[in-house]
Amino acid sequence: MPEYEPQSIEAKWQKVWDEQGAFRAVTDPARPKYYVLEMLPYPSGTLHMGHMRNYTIGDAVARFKRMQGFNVLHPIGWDSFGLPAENAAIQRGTAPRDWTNANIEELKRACRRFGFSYDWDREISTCEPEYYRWNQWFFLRMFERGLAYRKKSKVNWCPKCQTVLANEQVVEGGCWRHEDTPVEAREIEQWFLKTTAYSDELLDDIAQLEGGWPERVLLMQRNWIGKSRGAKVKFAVDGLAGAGIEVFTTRIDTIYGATAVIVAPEHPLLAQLLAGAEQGTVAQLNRLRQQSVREADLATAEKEGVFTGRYAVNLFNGEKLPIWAANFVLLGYGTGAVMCVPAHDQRDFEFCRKYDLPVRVVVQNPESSLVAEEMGEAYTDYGRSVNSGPYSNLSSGDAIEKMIADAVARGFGEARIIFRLKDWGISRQRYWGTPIPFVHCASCGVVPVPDDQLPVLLPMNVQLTGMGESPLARVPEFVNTTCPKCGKRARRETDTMDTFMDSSWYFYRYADPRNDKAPFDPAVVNYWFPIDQYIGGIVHAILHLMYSRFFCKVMRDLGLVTHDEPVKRLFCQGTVLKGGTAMSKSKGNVVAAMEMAEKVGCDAARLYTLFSAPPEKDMEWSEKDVEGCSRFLHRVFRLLEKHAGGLRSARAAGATLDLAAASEKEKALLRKAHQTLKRVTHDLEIRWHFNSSIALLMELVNEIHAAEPLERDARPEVIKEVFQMLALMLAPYTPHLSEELWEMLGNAGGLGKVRWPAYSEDLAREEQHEVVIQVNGRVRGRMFVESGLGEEELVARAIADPKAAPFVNGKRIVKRIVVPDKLVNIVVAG
RNA sequence: GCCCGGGUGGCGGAAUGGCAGACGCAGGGGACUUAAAAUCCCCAGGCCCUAACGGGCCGUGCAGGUUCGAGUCCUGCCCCGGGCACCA
Repeated sequence: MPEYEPQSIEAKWQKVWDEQGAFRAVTDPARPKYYVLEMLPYPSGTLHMGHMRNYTIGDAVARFKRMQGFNVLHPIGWDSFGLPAENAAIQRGTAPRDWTNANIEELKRACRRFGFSYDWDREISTCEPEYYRWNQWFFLRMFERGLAYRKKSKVNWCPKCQTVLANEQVVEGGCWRHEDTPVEAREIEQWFLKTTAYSDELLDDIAQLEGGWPERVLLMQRNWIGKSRGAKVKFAVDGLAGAGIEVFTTRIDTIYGATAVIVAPEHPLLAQLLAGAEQGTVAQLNRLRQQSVREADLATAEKEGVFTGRYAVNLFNGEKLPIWAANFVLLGYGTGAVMCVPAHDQRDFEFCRKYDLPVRVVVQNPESSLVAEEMGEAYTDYGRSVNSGPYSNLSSGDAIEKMIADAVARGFGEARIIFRLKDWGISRQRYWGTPIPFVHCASCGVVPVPDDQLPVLLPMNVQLTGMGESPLARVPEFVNTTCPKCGKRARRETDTMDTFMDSSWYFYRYADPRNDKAPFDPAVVNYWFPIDQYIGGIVHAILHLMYSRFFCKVMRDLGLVTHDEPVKRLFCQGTVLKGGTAMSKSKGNVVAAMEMAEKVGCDAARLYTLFSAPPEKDMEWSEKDVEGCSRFLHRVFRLLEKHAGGLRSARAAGATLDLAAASEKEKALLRKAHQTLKRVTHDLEIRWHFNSSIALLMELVNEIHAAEPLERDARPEVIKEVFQMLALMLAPYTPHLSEELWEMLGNAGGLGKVRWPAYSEDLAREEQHEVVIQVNGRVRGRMFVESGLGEEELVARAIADPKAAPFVNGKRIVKRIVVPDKLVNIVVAG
């Protein structure tokens, strides 16, 4: 008897699929489309089961949707620019391009070995000029619309390497290559994309994603955009006529409690404020400016400030307040300055306690129990204004309204909405990325490269040392050029783009991947978009998805697409762990994908990946459990192999079955099969609980086993029907085995055109149900009753049940709860 | 620090507010075998009562609450994981 040999079966069917071009997507407006996409993978070189989970989920969905008759687009490509290639070059001297392409080959080999149903004709790689020229093209379009601009901003600077470091290259405040060198902050001129031009829309359109995206991702996006309503208020500067400091506050009602004004260490007014100040003050300020750029570091760093020696004037009451500069005030948020109200803001409270600034209560709690000297933390709730001049005794809400109105009338304030969202800093002082298509000309300034000169090619054979400014700056044949405007000698921009640029629009390119006239043909994109199902890690819940949404809106305003949002449904899968932590090369806990395929076959590896946990949860990889799944597939193969010979010539019962003439065993088999089909379909299509649907298939197989010998009381057409349903239900999970089983059962032509089986309510119907009898919510008995029995009858039988009766007899029945076919609960008193 | 998520047997997990632990792994017992592997069948949350059949009580991170009924809903807490704008 032939054995299940996954390796040969898998090779056999992959060859057939290749020859048939089985997964090639053809743009065809006459057919309903389904675009399913897994997030663009970074080809990192160590290919483990953590990566494969994402593709396995996507492939199950793609295959299921094809079986439902959809025209499925399921593409793949490579996020092939980025820091690791450059780090490898610095550390091992490999050329980024060679290193990257070798990794891509390996990843591609694994994807093919796993039989993922990608349309390989649409493969893209973002480091190829055919792709990144369109990054440049989009960048120029944004520049034309005022959405790309330059400004100074902070980077991590290693004074030893004389180079800019990524956050990842900063190890506990030091440089990754020599950790004893502290990293400094340095301000340089960089390119930004104006994501904030779409703040309101990015926030409002989240409503369109409701229901299709995980609620937690939408929440994170909302928080990230961080819309807050408040007021901008000007403080005069004592002794500097005409100068003013504008602060943003959501709690203008606490302004009488302000005991200082604090500006960011980089605040432009500081130059004026500190003119003639002591050297010590300037030195302290410079130290503050050196602090880390990272929000997490800022938030946990001890609050530090410097008194400027100057005073601001609160224009509500003329009070003079010291002006400080402090590390917890951010230049990029609001106006870069705050009023410091220690009694009612926790950060201000901590700052004032440290520097002995006064605390003054101006909002009382309902008990009126707040006393400044006794406070252990700020009181940040709303309450009743006190010590606030004419605004005393108002509720916080009323005070805010009245004070804004008065500030507007007196000309020193206004209502203001601000966002936490920042513009997207896109410059990288690195080699392995898309060159920014601009030229610096001594006479014309910053000049865009004309479209017909795109792409600006990234030069190859560049020596990477990890030292000095942007690597491209040391490639004369790249840097030296002529100004497109005046023709004089000019210098190319040597920064490259953030790789998030690549991944913000790549899914549009899949629709029309070989277009050399435009990023894509809008008509083709409008057929395939929006993406019906996007699948990826929760790690991308904010940045990648926010940038992609921004890009979509820019494209829409450029007239390239007609939709507002690129992704209709989003699914975030969990991480694959080994030994409690995410698989990674550096931790040495990877389970290599190719090894799994060789050991148990890709079908078993895929099945286990889906069976082990619901897809959104993290899963711990267990070698033993993989074997369990492999065992199940062997069991299924043996079961069908045993019967296939006798069934090959039979015709499956399908809709032609006469239920009245069916034997009890036939009915039982069909009932179980159709009950399974109903729940498997629901778990696969609606709930995305692949694990429980696989459990159901295991139950079905167990039940078929228990019904052996099958032939005794069941006709071949019924057995064949049930086996075919089993093969088809397995197909999204174990496509190779399903093809083989389908063929074993005597079907020619493969599964390519075969539809998902049709569910029959009649065949699935149970004749009897077990009903639980509860008394006061506790299980006291159970009974078998015919399906669909009425409530009265159910209650009557429950009360008469010998086990339940003693708990009811002699007591007053207060309430009866009946769940038909399931449960009766008798509530008794006393 | 801020934002988001998660805690159910020995383990992975199952359960539209309705029998907690389906299915699988590991474990125990049996069949087959000269033997082992493979395969097939059975048992299996904890504690207690019973010779046994059976039966009782407890149990979903902790403490409360809503409900006839809570793993599921609400409030507070504890622990663990992810993100925080130059890793992708």
